[in-house]
Amino acid sequence: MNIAISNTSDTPIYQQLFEQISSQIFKGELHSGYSLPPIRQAATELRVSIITVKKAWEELERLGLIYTVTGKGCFVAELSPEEMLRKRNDLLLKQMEMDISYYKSFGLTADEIVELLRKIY
Amino acid sequence: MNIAISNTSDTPIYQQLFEQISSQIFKGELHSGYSLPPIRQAATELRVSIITVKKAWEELERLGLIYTVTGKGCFVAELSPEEMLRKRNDLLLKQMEMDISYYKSFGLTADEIVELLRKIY
Amino acid sequence: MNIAISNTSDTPIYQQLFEQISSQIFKGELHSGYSLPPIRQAATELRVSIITVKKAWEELERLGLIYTVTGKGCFVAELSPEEMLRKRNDLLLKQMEMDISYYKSFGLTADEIVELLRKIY
Amino acid sequence: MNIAISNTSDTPIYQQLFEQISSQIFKGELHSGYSLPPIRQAATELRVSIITVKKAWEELERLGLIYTVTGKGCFVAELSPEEMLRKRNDLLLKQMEMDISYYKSFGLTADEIVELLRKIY
DNA sequence: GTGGTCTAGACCACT
DNA sequence: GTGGTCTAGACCACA
Repeated sequence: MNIAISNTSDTPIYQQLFEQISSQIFKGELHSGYSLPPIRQAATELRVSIITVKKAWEELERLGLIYTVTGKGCFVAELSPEEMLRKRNDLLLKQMEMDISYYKSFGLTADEIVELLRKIY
Repeated sequence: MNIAISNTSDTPIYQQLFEQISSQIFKGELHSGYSLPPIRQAATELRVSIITVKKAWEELERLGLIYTVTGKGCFVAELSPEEMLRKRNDLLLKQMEMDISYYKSFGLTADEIVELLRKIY
Repeated sequence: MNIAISNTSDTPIYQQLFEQISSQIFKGELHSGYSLPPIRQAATELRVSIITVKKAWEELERLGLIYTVTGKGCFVAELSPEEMLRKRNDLLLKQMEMDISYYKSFGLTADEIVELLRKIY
Repeated sequence: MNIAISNTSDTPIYQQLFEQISSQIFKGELHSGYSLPPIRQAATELRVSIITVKKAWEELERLGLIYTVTGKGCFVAELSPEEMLRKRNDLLLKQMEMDISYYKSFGLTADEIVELLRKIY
């Protein structure tokens, strides 16, 4: 597992953890059944609080991306490619809706947003 | 002036104020020299604290969209359309960078983001 | 009399009035016995409040630069060149002391302040 | 950290805080990474409101002199000596411009200002 | 325990 | 009456 945490970012750390791990699951970098490192170990390695790691793991579990076996650890859920894609798209759609409403509030049309996007990407 | 505040949103109230007013200035709905309502009156009408309004106004002033005359009130700044557009794009670019980095972290290409955008918009 | 008021400046208007008139007296542009315009007229011409003009006039009187003859108006005081210079220097010294303490608090030496000053002046 | 607040000064308290802390950062008395006291503790010790401290801290962050990590605290930013010097000079230049315009309004030349300065410093 | 936000109410300077 | 500053105390998110 390869995680990079930024303390100065204004995205909460647990959110950063969630995004990076979920992204790796979606990309297949973390395959089904993969055993996530124990919370305490992850916390130590990433130099963050156990509570923070726990919160990220909980978010992942709530989304059904991982599952916990008490006493054994946390594992990447076994999902069909279709389920995987659906969950990913749910996340992205939710985010995109929020983003669009922001740009819309400034009077931008879809074309203007796309133009802006291509300029930066 | 037409403002809608949501207390349940996770966007801070002062931020909501800032976005809505700046948006109205950019759209020309609030023209140069327009006198904003006194902060106390605005606070009463919007049912928020004076300080919350003040914080939004300060942010607007910092961006150069309004200016304050002590004892007189706050007024929409007199900006050329070019300056207006530049300030607006500064804001939007900053937002867009953050948004894109989110989608990128999920492995989306520019085309995929555009596709998603058009589907929802 | 030639006064320019800026509403956007963060120097209070009465202060701007005070500075410009005292400066003109010191420079001899307003000579001894010169009759200042009536407060109401000045307020109208400068588009500021009567109270604001009054406050500036009071400051000038407090410093002994003008004197009021009830029912007749305000006049530039009759001062010897030495008195004039002394009053001007009092003002400047007071200001300079405050300015220097600011620069000193950032660890600047006299030479560094001078260097900075010459670069800008 | 060594701060002295004057309640009688006409400089706002938050401004005093900002000047003293920024000055200490510029002088290197507060080194990179230094953890500023929690705003609540600072407020108690300095006998001012939390909000007043917060306002000063915000100003420091806006200038890039410190950064905030929610839940952890505020820290002195890690800047190269060059960046440090540039930020300091930005502040001083802004102040100097205002000061000079004051002296100019009294008809002083650069040499006269320097003379005055050396007499007092 | 840390900072982020919000409230209600106060006093002052400027107009 | 306007904004500028300050206070004391509260609740929430994050670590």
